[in-house]
Amino acid sequence: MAVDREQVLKEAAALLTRRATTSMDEIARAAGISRATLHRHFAGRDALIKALEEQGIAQFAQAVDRARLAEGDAVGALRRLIGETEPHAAMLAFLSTENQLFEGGEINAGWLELDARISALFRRGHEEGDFRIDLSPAWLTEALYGLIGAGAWAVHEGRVARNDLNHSIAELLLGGIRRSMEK
Amino acid sequence: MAVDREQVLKEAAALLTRRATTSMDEIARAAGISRATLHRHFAGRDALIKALEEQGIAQFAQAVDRARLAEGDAVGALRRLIGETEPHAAMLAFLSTENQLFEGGEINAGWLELDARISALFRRGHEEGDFRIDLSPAWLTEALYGLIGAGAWAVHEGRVARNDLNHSIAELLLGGIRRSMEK
Amino acid sequence: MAVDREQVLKEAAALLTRRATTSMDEIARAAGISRATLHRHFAGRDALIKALEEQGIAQFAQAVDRARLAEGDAVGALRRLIGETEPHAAMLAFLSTENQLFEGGEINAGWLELDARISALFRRGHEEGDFRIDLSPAWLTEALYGLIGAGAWAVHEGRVARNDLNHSIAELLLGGIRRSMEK
Amino acid sequence: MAVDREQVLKEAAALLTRRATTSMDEIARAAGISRATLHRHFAGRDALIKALEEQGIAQFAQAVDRARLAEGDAVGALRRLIGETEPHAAMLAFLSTENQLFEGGEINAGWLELDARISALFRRGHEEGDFRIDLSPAWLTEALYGLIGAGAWAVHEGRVARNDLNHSIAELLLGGIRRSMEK
DNA sequence: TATGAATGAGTCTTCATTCAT
DNA sequence: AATGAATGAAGACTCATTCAT
Repeated sequence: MAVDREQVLKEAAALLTRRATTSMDEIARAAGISRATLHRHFAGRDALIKALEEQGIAQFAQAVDRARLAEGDAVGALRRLIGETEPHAAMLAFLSTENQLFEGGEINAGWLELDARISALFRRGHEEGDFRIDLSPAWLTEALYGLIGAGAWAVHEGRVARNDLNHSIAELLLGGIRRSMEK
Repeated sequence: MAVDREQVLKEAAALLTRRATTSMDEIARAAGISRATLHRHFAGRDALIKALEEQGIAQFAQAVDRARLAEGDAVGALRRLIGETEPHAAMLAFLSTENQLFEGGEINAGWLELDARISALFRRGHEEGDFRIDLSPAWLTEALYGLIGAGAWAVHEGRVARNDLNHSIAELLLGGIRRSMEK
Repeated sequence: MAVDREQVLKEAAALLTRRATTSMDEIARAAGISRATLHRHFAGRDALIKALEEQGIAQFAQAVDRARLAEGDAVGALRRLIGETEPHAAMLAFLSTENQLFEGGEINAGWLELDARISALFRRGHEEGDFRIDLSPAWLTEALYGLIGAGAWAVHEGRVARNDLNHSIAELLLGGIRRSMEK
Repeated sequence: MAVDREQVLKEAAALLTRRATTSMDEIARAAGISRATLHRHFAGRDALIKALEEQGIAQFAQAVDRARLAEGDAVGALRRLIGETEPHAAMLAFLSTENQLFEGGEINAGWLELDARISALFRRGHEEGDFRIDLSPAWLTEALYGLIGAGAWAVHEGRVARNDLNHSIAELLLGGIRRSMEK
């Protein structure tokens, strides 16, 4: 019976990632509580979204921390990043979608920082000669989000096995980014 | 003054692909007609979304046709596909997220066909030895959608120049898919 | 193609008698013309209703005239009245329903006059000793309308044969009204 | 404050039986609740009408039960039926006119049963020699409804005293049905 | 604390009516 | 004269939120 904040957030993330217009009622029902109780946990819809966002950013930040982006070469760091991030793929997809939706509002500071850290990794890859220089860090960052989101969806739809996801994303991204040894 | 269905659909697409909750009133105003007239053109919100969906799929189908996926080698075909598809990126993103395309169990038949044609291209690339075989056609198809969506967003946000988009997506994707000549 | 006022009124009567909320669109379609044309024939919904009412009252008035209520004994006069009125039963039902609906508005003068003429017949029946005096003229008038309406419906539903209607109404009403010869 | 379904239905019945186009807003206000709350009690207008229909039929069924149609002679049974039914006259009129009771092909089963029970009473009257055989049970049933409706209206308009209504209907109907002792 | 009940605000939808051709 | 197109006004419906228990 005791459904705590975490549980609710988890359900909300799953639903809102799929459809940003999911109603409070649907979220409450999915979490097994009443609408009124949902409102007691979170002051309102905006507060729920915000909490979700913050939780997601926190999770993502931890994943990025664990990936130790500054250590070793950029290729290894990117592999670690994908490995750590992939479990949170759905949440990450939600975050990037949300940011798209909140065109007007300011973007969360924590998110901007993560964005910057990931961009920095790609920049390091450029500088150290590991990554092609014709693909900008900004684009590679977006592409990473896009591939992770696509991967989460593909798994959800049963088109890709969960165990293959890490490999699928990393190989696709790295294969492209890695300066090919051709010639 | 004569605002026809096409005009209205175009405006609706522009608005709804940016914000799925755009109201009928906003759409009507953007199209320069009254809400009642909008309802004369499309029986209701659902009908409008459906029409949009069909138009989008039709546009996408034409783009795929123009790409002549069966001609030449798979690499060239994929480049053409990206080139032709990229202008419809926003619509593609809309189709694959906020609408009922994948809901209610009934996936649009036209969409399934397109999906199949694109998968076939990746399969051809495998068979002809151009693409890595450890990345499945299904995954590559999803990844393509993901990258196109990410690209549209990156352009929208000013992180990638519109003129670079085609190159950015194609190089990233192909670089990864192409069997590297390393060693 | 040339659908004239009469035709339209006839269709409108048929529909509105059945359901007072029938829309202008339904009426127009039933009459085989466009909504706009319907509005050219009749200034608006109220005007249509009014025209219908007036036509109905005119028809009813002619029927009452033909019944020569003042001639012969009251029983014969009532038989004639029913005989003449019955073909217009649906319209009569519409009229009494309409008057019920227009609680606020004033009742049509023509209708009041007809009401008065019919009441007078029942009063004559009382005075001449043909009708029971415990049933007031006002009630008998309402009862006559009620039975004619019920008869129209019963015929429409196939529960009474059109040819039996006249007899069914007259016998039921007269059998009751006629001072019984019992004792 | 606690306005329950029953209360709401009662108000709705009062309003809708007088004017079939009464808006949800008016009904809600009459019941002392908001439109939204009205929609919580009844999923929509159709649901409200349907509930009303069912309640009306249930009330009418109880009245018919109380009349014990099978007991005593048919004349007494019919008198009891009129006495019990008359208080529900407005609802009866509503049921038989403005609603979907007879539309969409699906006549309410409960209603059909009541119709059958009343018809059976008239048939018994025929078989036991109390009622004229030239007036069919089906017609007499319709006539009964018509007279009750006319009576309700006559009372509403002040043309018949409420206390006289029972007598007025019963005498008119029975006087006609009863095999006259004439000759 | 948890929730059924209630609701204000806002959106969707329909209708009678008008207008331009 | 007839009609397809357009619309303001009004009603139906939904949602996030609050309240009383």
